[in-house]
Amino acid sequence: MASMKHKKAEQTRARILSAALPLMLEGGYEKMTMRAIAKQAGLSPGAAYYYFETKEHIIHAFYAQTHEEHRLACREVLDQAKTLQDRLKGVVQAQIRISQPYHAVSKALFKVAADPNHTLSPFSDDSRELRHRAMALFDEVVRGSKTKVSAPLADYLPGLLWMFHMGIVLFWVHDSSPQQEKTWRFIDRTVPLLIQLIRLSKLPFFGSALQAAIALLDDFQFLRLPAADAREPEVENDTTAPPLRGS
Amino acid sequence: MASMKHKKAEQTRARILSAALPLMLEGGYEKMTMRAIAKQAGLSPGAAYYYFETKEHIIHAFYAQTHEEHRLACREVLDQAKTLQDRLKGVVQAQIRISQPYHAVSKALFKVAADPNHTLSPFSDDSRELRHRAMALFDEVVRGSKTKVSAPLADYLPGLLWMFHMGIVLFWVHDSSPQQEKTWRFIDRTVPLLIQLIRLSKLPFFGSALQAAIALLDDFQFLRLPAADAREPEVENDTTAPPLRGS
DNA sequence: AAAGATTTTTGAACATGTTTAAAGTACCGT
DNA sequence: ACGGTACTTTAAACATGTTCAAAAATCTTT
Repeated sequence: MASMKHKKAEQTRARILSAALPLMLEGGYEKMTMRAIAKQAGLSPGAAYYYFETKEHIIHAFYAQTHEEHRLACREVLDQAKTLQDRLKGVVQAQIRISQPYHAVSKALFKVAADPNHTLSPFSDDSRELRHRAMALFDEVVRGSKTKVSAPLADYLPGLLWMFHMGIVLFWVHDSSPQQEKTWRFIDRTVPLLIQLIRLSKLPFFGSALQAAIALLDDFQFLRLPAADAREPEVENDTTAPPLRGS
Repeated sequence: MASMKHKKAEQTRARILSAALPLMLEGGYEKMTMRAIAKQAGLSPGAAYYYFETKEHIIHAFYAQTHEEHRLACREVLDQAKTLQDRLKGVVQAQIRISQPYHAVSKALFKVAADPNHTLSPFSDDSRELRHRAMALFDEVVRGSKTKVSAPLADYLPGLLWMFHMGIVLFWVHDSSPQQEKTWRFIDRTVPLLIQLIRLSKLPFFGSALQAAIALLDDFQFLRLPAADAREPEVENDTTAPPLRGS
């Protein structure tokens, strides 16, 4: 097990990732074989498995990396934009901008993500930490804006916005228009719609329907953002995987 | 290539499927190895590949089979129920009822389905026929009801209902509550909500928002149901795969 | 029924993800 | 420096999805 007491371990881990990414970019998921990665990193295949439980865990590490990039890019947005609409749009656009270089490859990423079965799905328990970190971003989107949200919705709004965000990414993955321009237009169109919906939800008019809709969400526990003090502490540039097998 | 000029071919195909399903039910997707299937069917592994391009194509055949079952079960519903709500709920419930025996296994099914990359995803070109057949069902749901739907929405409603239906299935796949009771409750709650939303959409109040929302859907071409006369003719109990490799 | 063409089956081979026992290396306390 | 402990690496092996050239079976034509 890679306990990293000896710091060389972390380097090796990073080396494997650095070896894997170009292979992925060149030949896609299939061509990125464990043997090729190992050779490129100057290791035997078995060693790679010492650091990554599975080939797909390498993908997951990429996922975590771009998530960090995204968080960084969001700081800027969240410091500037004041309205809920601008903040939301900014955060979502940042994600797409960050991911652009990897578009050709992201289908493989999403393949892992979309599989409900899989430990590495964003909805799974194993991805909880990453998910919560992403949801915290949307919590900040809401809190930092002047828009007030009524209590029952407020609890779920970060989770809902995260889901919206996942929807955008899903769209983007499928989007084969040049430069993924359709995705940008899609964002421009859906964000205002969503904001409007949130506004409308305040009208007493919607009371009963909203109530019903929110009651539904109780069946989606993973959408709940735990209280800030109960969350895992933020780690500096943590692209580290969970403990490896056997530990 | 399996041209099926000799009718024995179809039998063999069926035999492979019959051999595969129990293996799937017992040990899940992983344990259902091609070698095991072949042995069970009394063939060599290579022969199995003569009939199914890929292991996942076998899964797709299951998918097509339950779809046929579903269509059958829907006839009953669609002959009886008159209101839009009852018809929609009936069709969705039928799907869940049909799929119940396969719940343990459906994650593997959905794994294939959810992968955007994959030829066999319900959103892909290769699945168009199956998808259109499913959407036609929802077209019938709407047409057979007394509810009138305004023109711009009407074009997309079957596709939207199909997506709703896919959402329910997604929920069901994840639902590990006993007997999947959460799914049934989920249906009971979401269907009325959806119906209400359709009703509301008629209010002039919603004009602009609806217009914007519908404009969005132009980017989802796969949601469009082609005109009835342009559709592939219905085939009796067709669980057949598309032409095999090389042809 | 024989020859020819087409469809089906085989069995071995290949590439890849993954496991594992054993060997190698670094660190730590004495 | 030594010995022990924990960490890292290796090479070979395994199971599985898949391919393929050749053989066998079946059908068609003469």
